[in-house]
Amino acid sequence: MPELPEVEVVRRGLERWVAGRRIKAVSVPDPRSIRRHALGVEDFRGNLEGATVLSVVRRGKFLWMPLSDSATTVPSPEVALVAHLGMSGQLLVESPEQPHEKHLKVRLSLEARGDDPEELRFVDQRIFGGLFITSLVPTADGLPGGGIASTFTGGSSLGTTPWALVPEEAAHIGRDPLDPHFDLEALHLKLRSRKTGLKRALLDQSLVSGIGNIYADEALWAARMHYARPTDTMRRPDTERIIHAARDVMARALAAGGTSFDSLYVNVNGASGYFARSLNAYGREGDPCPRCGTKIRRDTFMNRSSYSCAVCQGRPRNARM
DNA sequence: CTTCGTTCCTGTACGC
DNA sequence: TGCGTACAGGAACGAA
Repeated sequence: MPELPEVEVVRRGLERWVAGRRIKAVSVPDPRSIRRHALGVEDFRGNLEGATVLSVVRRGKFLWMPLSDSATTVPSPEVALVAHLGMSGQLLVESPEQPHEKHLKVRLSLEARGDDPEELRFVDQRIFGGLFITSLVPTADGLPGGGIASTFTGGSSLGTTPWALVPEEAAHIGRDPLDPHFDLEALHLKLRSRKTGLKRALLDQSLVSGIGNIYADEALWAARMHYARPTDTMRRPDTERIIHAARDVMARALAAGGTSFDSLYVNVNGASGYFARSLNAYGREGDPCPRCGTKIRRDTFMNRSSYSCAVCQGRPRNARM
C-alpha cells in the first residue's frame, strides 16, 4: 500500500504531468470513490470541468491540487481537488486509449499539452481512498500548507504552494516528519501531555502525520523503543530519537522509490522498490532481529499487527496500549 | 476534551 | 472445487 514516500513520488509525478493543465471533462465510473464529496457526482464534475490545476501539494498522505477558477489567469486557490490513496489507490497519467483498469473509478481528461498523456485516472481496489473537492483554509501556523524538506529532494521541487492554505478536511492533520516546517518541540509537548502508548501516538495523524503501521514499527525498531512506552515519560532526546528514526526510514524509502519511478506513469509502482528493500521488523515474525538475532515477535494491537524485538525493544514499566 | 474500539471495503491466502 | 474465515490498514466516527 502507498506509504508516505510513495505518495510523495505520486506528487512529483502529478506536478510534472498534471500541474498547469486544464481539465476538459470528468467521468465517474464508480461514485463510491467520491463519496466524501457530499454534493454528489454532478457537483464534483461541475467544479472540475474548465478548472486548471495550479500545483500539487502533500501533507502526510493527503494530496491536493489547488484549482483556478475557470479560464481566469489570476490564481485564486480557494478550492482544491483532494486525493487520498487509502490502501490501494493509484493515480495514473495515461493516454485515453489505454484499456480501462479493472478498478477504474474516476477519469479526468486533460487539455492537450505537447506529447503529454491526456488522461488522469484514479484506480482503487478497496475504496478506502477517494477524491473530493473542498475549500482551502488558512494553516494553523501560517506557514505553507504542506511540503517536503528540500534536503531530501535536492532542493529543486519543494512541493509547496506560496499560499498558507490547507484543505478543510486535512486542517487537523499534523505536519509529517519530512515537512520543513515540522515542529519537534510542539510534538514533544503534546506527547508529554498525552496518556497513551508511543505507537498509538505515532499513528495519531493529529500529532504527526504520514506514519502508518509499517513505518511505526520500523521507526520503533530503529529507535529501540517499545510500542507501549507511555508518552508522558518521554524526554526530549526520546522524542528526537523516534522522530529522527521515522524521518530516516521514510527518506531512504523515498530515495529508493524515486529512482525506480517510471516517468510516464504516476503510480505506486515505486512501492515495489520499497518493499523489495529489507524491512528490519515489519512482517518478519520469527526472523532473527538484524541487530541481536532474537526472533522478531508479532503482537496484535489496535486490530493491527505489531512486530518488534523483545530484547532491543524492552517492555517498559507502566506500559500503555 | 481525551482516549480507544469499531467500521468501512475487497482481494488474497489458507484450512477443511 | 468450493466454502468460510482471517487478514491487510488509513482515518472517520462514536462511545465512554
